[in-house]
Amino acid sequence: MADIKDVARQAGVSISTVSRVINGSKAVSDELKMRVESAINELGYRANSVAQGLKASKTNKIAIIITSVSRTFFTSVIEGANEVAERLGYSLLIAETHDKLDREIELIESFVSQWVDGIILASSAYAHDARTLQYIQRLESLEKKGRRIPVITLEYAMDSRYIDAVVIDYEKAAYDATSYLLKLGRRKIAHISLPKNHRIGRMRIAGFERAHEEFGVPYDPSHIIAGDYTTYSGYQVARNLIEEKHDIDAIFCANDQMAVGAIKACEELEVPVPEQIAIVGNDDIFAASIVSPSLTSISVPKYEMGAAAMRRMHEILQEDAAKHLRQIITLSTAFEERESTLKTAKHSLKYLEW
Amino acid sequence: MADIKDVARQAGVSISTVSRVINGSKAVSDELKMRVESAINELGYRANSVAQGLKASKTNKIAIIITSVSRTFFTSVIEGANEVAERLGYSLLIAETHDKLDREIELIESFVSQWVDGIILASSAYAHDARTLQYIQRLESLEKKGRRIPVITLEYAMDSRYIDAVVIDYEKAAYDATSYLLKLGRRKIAHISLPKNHRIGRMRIAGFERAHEEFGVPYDPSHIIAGDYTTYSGYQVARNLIEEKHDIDAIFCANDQMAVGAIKACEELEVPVPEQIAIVGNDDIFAASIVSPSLTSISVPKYEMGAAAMRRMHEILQEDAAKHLRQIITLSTAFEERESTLKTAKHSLKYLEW
DNA sequence: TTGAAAGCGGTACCAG
DNA sequence: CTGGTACCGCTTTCAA
Repeated sequence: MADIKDVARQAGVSISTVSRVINGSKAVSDELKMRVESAINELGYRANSVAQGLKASKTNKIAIIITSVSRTFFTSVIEGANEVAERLGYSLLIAETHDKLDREIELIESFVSQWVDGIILASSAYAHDARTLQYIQRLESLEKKGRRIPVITLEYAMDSRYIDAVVIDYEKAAYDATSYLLKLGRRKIAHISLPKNHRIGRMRIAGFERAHEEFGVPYDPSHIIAGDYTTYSGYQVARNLIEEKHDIDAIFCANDQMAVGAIKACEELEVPVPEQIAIVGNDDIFAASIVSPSLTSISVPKYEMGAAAMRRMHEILQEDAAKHLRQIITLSTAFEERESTLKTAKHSLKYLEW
Repeated sequence: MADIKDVARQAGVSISTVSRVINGSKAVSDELKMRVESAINELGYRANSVAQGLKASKTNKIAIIITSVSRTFFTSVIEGANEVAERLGYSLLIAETHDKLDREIELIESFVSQWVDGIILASSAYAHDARTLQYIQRLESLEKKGRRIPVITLEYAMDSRYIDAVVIDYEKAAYDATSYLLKLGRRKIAHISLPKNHRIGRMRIAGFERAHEEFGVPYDPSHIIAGDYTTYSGYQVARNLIEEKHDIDAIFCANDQMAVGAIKACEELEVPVPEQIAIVGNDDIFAASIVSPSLTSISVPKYEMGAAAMRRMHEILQEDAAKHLRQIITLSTAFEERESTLKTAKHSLKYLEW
């Protein structure tokens, strides 16, 4: 590839002049400008962004760290982030933690040494132990050349005064879903939750409880059972609930994967959905509209989550680092009613992309 | 962040010495080595890979260009590529074309100027026009500092003597699927194909035809109908076939999305699957095991496709560029028999990840 | 308006 | 075994 030297030689001008033309500085005579431009075209020159990066300490690369690209939830998040990134001129570096904190920490350090401009992070650091606290402190102090490398977390906000986040009002979403079931007349609602002590899981449980309280309906705490995200765990938990003859008429699941598992369990045990047991999922990933019966779900704006994170990242990168004010962007959810709670619900395949 | 100068100062040695210690050159006294190492630890120094990249003309970044991350097919491909990339020390840059050739071309140029070490490309350049030929020539000649930037295409091989590829034996896969249906006794098989003139689509049609010939079963060419990848198109085509009372007893679809659409059409029109119409998909994305009836599908090794591309990329980057020999890696498919062709087929949710 | 030169953070060569 | 120095490609300051 031609470099700026070649262009300068070809045009018979100095490197500085070429640089001026490229960066649109006014102070170049039309004569030279023309010569430089045609040299650029002839040689197909394009500035090397590695060198630019080194010079400017700015790479125009944003890293996005998620647990796994095959979690379709993140797929939409990435899509949103990428869309905005492209428009703003950033490239996206992607990496997966597979829910391993060690890996996550190593990735962070690697991206710092790559001088990414910012990091969008779906963290696996849920605990409250010393290691996690130390890690968060580290995240707060990432920098290149004295300038902070901003981190924006997805899904939940860290205990930090610096780290921005794009989150969902989980409590309200769970409240809405539960209220909906109660309004349908369901009185014995089970909840397949996230693993114990998961922050987001706890918020969902809080919403679940609040709805019951407000409706004056008691619930059985033993019907809040932890799953592990997977379809199979939803299947197992639902199957146990039914086989052990627990008296339930609805299941609210903390994600769609587990809800699909629950539907499969009902299908196998010939429990009619929604007649005997209504099922509500969470996230509204595309699979929700594909299963039979189609799955009623809390619709999380996944695409928007990625897009918002990237927009915010750009904002932060523009602003004066010294006066950074942490911002937590809370997105709200919608509710998609489908056949798993309402036999006659209709939905369209028309705009389904996957 | 500390740079190598800081480390040198802190350790009281020259920059060269620090560099030697880092890169494990033997010629350093234990004394100095120790001092440098503790300086590195104290300062938390890690080499800036932008500077390294500039110096070495090697960024350890591989770009992967796909149509869209939300196509779950690519999701698995990325996962495979990323897994291998991490092990080999590369970072993955990701970009989407949304099937626009203009965008694809621009992305290529952008990545060249970013000095990526290689590009893995799921191209949208299917046509045979002058523009495409010119584009392929450009792909063959990407370089940084005189060294070629290798391109490896996914899914199909370009008309090129240089560009490696990881592909599937589409003809055989379609042949297998069709033979399977014929063996089941189906005699009136429809095929919902990819858009007209799509190379891969044509190979599938060839396999479909060969199976019929070998079995001595005639087929109705009007039952090969192009879809457009989407669930909705599969739904529409299947619905038309049934409503217009075409006499068919099986549908082989060029992807799973369209197959799911076909299943939905049958469901709506109360045509029993597989009793009256058997349905076979293609790709075996996870949705195939979620729909009801679950979908029999040609299982494409998506993960392996990404992994193989990345391994090959690494090979090429190691070898002497002058003696590069183009290699086309053909992966073979498996066949997943499920309920859409065999009522009693069983499958497990246990290892399903999405 | 133009060119020369310094410097971004490393690596590697050469001299001592 | 160690340090000085040139250079990777670009931007920017300074001097002319």
